Amino acid sequence: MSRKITLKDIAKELDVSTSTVSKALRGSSEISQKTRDKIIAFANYYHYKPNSTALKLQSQKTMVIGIVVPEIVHHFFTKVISGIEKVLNKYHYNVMICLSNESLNKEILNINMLTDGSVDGLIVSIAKETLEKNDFSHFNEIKNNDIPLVLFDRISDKIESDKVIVDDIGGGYKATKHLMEIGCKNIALLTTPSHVTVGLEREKGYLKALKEVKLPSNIIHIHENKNIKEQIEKLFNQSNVYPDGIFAVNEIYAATAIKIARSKGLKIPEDIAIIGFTDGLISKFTEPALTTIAQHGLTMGEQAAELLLYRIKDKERPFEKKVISTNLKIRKSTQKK
Amino acid sequence: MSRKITLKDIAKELDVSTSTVSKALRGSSEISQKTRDKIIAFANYYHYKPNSTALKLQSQKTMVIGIVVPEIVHHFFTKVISGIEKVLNKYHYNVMICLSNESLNKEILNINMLTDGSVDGLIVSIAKETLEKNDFSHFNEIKNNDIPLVLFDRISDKIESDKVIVDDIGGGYKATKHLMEIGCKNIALLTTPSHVTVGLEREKGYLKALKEVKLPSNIIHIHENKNIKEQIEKLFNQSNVYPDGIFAVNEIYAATAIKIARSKGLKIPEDIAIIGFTDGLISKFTEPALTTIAQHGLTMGEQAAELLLYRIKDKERPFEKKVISTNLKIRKSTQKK
DNA sequence: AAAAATTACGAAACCGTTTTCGTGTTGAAA
DNA sequence: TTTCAACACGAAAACGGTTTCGTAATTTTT
Repeated sequence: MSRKITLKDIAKELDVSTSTVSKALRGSSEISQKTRDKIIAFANYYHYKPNSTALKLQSQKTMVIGIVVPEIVHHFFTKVISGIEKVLNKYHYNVMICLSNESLNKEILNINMLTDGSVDGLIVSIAKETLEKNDFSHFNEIKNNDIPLVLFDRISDKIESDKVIVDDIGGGYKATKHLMEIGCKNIALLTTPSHVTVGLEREKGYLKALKEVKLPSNIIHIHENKNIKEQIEKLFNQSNVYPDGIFAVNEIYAATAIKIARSKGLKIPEDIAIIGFTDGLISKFTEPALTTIAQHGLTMGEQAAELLLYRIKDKERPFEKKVISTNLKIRKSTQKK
Repeated sequence: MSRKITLKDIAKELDVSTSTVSKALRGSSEISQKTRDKIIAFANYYHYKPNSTALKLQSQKTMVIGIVVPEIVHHFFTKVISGIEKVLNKYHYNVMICLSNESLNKEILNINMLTDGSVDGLIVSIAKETLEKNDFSHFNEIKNNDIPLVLFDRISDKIESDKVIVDDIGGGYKATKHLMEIGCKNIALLTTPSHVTVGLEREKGYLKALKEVKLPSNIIHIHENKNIKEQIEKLFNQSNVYPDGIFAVNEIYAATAIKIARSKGLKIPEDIAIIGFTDGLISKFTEPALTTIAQHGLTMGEQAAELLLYRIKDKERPFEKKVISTNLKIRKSTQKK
């Protein structure tokens, strides 16, 4: 109920100046013990708390970091955000999260808004539409306002900044290699449209592994606006080859593939082995449980936050690109007896 | 690179006063067309953007809403957050998200920090530890600073505020009733410790349904610090009764129960039917797919945001408690042929 | 041509802090 | 008793804007 109390209020009430109050509350020895105690007691009684906006204006620091992600209803992104939060919190930063919903326009809006001085730094993962349209001009706004920026996961070479990515090529390679090692000869890839950088990179790893032993490739690009299940189903309707292994670049594709394969009466992994690139929860609960290439979203977030903190401290340091390596988490979907 | 430019810079450069610049940029007719154009051109050229902190201090509004949730790596919470974001964004509010990690201390820290004037309102879901210790004194801080507050999902009667909850009792009732309708006689409940309000409410619904037809109850409280799987397994080791139906208050418990039941060679739903209370993604991918009571997290978020906006506009309105009704989403895990 | 109204702008206060720089009082040293 | 530090505090500037009010200069009205 009590209207918010300010320094000025305290000063007036106690008949001292605002400077005295300010100093007293910050424990300055400039103020006598007596006055200090009186002021502190009064302030506590009325639950005085310095106005953070005034503090920010004064210190020219907001202690807030903006995060722009394509969506939040996505296990990987929440993991990354948790990682970011974890380290940022240690240094008393707060996070302001904006969702681009994979839309270029929303991303532009978010970035324009965040570069108005409300944050001390930005961590962003680029929206699909942005990548597709290849339009990154809004990132100039960040550069113009010279706000520290770290890009993660969905990045672009067109933007100069610190970056954190997972070793998508290596992961794709590992996944494919693993399928080969358990005897797969016709390995299909379920991936995104190629403007999504991470999908493309994983594809590179996949192709690299295949090329080494001259196995044929079989790539299906899934478009998210169309029915995912139907698109994956095509894999099983191909007349020429029948895959005995599937590498899916994300959890949904992989889990859907498992569902479909089972509905076709295929045994996993005997008839067809499946592996997914993901950090998610679904993998543990599919039947059989899904073997995955773990992305380490948490680590990614931590590293992104650290890079940002470094840059805030030193704007002149050279840009850094961190690569988080993946690892293979073997579960039943590739474990032949 | 270019250092941030301020009103004062423009004023000095163009040899006018800051008031003139401010007015010109806000399109005031008080300033002549000529001067206005000149100022606007100059401002655009140098990418001038008013400092948001200064604006906030001046307007005494931050246009930021704080959200405190137990964790973000949780489908339900991300859904709610998306809902909040959706409506808040429409009104040009931004969100600042803080994680309590289910810890009372962290929650206190978050709330203390957010009540320093950095936000115009707060939306929170209470941490488990807070509920367990039954200590809500930190919410007084919110009241003292008279910041609008909306509680969602995990609430407490001890806190006066607007609230949004799902119809947990009704949902628990629906779930249990559904199991009864497909012929289950021994329905077990997998739930949280009883200090978690939502678990307790769902239990109430469960008991209500059982009581109506005098079926026996069989409740297992799962403790999160212990191994979940082992605790659920006990259900199948009970000497006296063997359940033919399981109602789990969340997705993980339900999906784990499915895994365990299958490993025991039970057929789902013939031998044992399973239903979960959740909005999550896992349900679609378990084998068989899990029947659920849908929570409508998105709706919840939207309503929470709307309630908050109402209160910001009118601090005197009576507190409101919205109840989001659930609905039954039947999948294979309860669909006997 | 004098009076009134309009135009176009600047000065200053204000939002809530912190911080630098004085300055009047004391108490101690000379 | 005079001189000088030390002490305890206040005035004012600063952070970056907005806004109210005042006022010269110009234009319109009479």
